[in-house]
Amino acid sequence: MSCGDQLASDLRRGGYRVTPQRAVILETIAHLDRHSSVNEVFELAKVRLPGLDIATVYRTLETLHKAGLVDLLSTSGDSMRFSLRDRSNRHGHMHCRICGMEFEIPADCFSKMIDEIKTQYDFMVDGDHLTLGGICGDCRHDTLTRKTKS
Amino acid sequence: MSCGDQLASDLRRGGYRVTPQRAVILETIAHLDRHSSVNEVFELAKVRLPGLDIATVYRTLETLHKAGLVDLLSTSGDSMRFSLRDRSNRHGHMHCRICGMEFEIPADCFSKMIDEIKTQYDFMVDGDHLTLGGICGDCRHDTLTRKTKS
DNA sequence: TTCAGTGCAAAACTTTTGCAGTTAT
DNA sequence: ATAACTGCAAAAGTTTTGCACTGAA
Repeated sequence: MSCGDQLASDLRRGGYRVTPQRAVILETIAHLDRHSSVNEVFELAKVRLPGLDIATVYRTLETLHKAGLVDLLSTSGDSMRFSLRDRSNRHGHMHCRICGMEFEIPADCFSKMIDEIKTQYDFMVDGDHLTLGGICGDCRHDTLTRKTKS
Repeated sequence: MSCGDQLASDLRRGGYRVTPQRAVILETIAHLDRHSSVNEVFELAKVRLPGLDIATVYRTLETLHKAGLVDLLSTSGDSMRFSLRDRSNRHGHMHCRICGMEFEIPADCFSKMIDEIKTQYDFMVDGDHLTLGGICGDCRHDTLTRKTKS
């Protein structure tokens, strides 16, 4: 099944229509291989679709998210970030609330938890890009002596 | 140790000053026993501190967060939400990306994961209000037939 | 003292909405 | 055909910033 077929079937399954805007926006997200902002996607997609409006990007992102094609990543205060859902590369991100540092951890750190929540609560956690906040080792060790700024 | 002492010591430990604004804002968050928005806190704190400006609330929240007194809760697109850090009531929230439904799960669902990440990566996940996104049972079962709106 | 913190005002930025025209189904 | 989707334009809402003044240490 090609990329486009995947898009079409996932959208139709949810009762959504397949439009050029949705296809281009999805491809744009796919080619930005990291977590994108609305504006990044908008600027790039506009090159291929000159009349594109940012309101359409917002509406499309909501649709693609509900259709399960993109992940809306949790943020803490920033603006929306999202990425293509990619089940072949499940992983998590740790984000330090002091210095802003971010690093990846493998999916098996949390896959057991996800399975348990599924079983116990019938809730399927989005585990392709799980993001967890906290405090990194460096900042924790520094806390007593200095005040770091992101 | 009283509430105020806790504030003072946590702030000073990070090199921050103790001001009336910070005290009032922290107490306001403590009395709002659920996840607050910046505006809710601002309106309530302003009653006790009439000249208070919303810019101060934003700056104070950043400070209290870095000092470890409040949790900045992960959101997906919405505006900032946060709450008092309360180690006596650790729990998680599940948030459905389709219908917006939210429910709590007990901390022991994820405490093992947090311990492992601490051990393996020297990263301390904020586990007092862990929020996980995903899709709830109802919405997953409905996906094939109808399109729900939050 | 002195430098971090505050209020004020303005600006920047992000997201949403109504509506008329267009298009996928 | 018809309901969903889009572009446009405007508005609403959120967050940040510079600066002069104040106050905690």
